Amino acid sequence: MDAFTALADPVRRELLRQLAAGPARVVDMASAHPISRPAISKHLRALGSAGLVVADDVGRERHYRLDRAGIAPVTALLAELAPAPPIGERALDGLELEVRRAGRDRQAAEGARHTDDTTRTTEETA
Amino acid sequence: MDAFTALADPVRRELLRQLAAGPARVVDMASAHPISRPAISKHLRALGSAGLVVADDVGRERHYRLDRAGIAPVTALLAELAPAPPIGERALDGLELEVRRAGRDRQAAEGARHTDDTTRTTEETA
DNA sequence: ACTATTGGTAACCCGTGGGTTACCAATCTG
DNA sequence: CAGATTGGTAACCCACGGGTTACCAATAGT
Repeated sequence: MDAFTALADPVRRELLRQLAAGPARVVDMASAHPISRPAISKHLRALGSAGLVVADDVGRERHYRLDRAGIAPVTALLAELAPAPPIGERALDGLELEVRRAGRDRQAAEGARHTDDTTRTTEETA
Repeated sequence: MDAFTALADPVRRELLRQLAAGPARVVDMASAHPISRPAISKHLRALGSAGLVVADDVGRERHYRLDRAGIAPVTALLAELAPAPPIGERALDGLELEVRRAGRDRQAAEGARHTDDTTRTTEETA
């Protein structure tokens, strides 16, 4: 499971917040939530497969702790979405759209898996 | 829909990346993905309800653009999970672990809702 | 006025994910 | 050893989300 899917569940987010305060056992986390322990166990497995938590087996107990490396994909996406362009982004909004409009057919021809462009060629070109 | 659920879908993440490069129309986004246009439309509605995108109606076209304010809950969660000390975070990575290690039992005693610490006291200390 | 383009909605299918109960293995404790 | 605690797994149920096709409204072009 990827980190984004893992973070989509409010219970899992709460578990992560709980683990951010320090390692915890399954029963501890289960007692802090209204759902059953198997449900918690499943959530922890999901978080583990997403690389967000790791578990240390200590006797019969299992100590889960946060693995902060797992959030890397999220920070990466945020970085993609919040780019800091040297020039004012707002000033280019209209211009960008103009560029798209001008090169529309070219982009479609090379990038997309459009079925046919015959319908499109009739549209602009002028 | 909350931002986390919105970000859980790879198609929606791709749409956001696309919009990060500038506003786009629905047909443009649909042509860039292998799924149908109604599916794209649904995704955009989801992104809108999550506050991640906004739409400007221009004639018969609808120009979607990124709304960066919508990612606030995500950055907030990341902040919760990765407590950011005012000093360089990177420089403290190892130190943090040391601090955690040193104060582990204290944190567990005050922070967690452990039922009884008798079992725990036997475990470590050594 | 006619036609094409854009895009939203409705109805529907189906896979998946989150929840439950029941059960079992393994480890501490008395 | 007997019993209790911890925690994972299995089987199952059901709601929801993402996909499709079909249809419709509205605007732009000719």
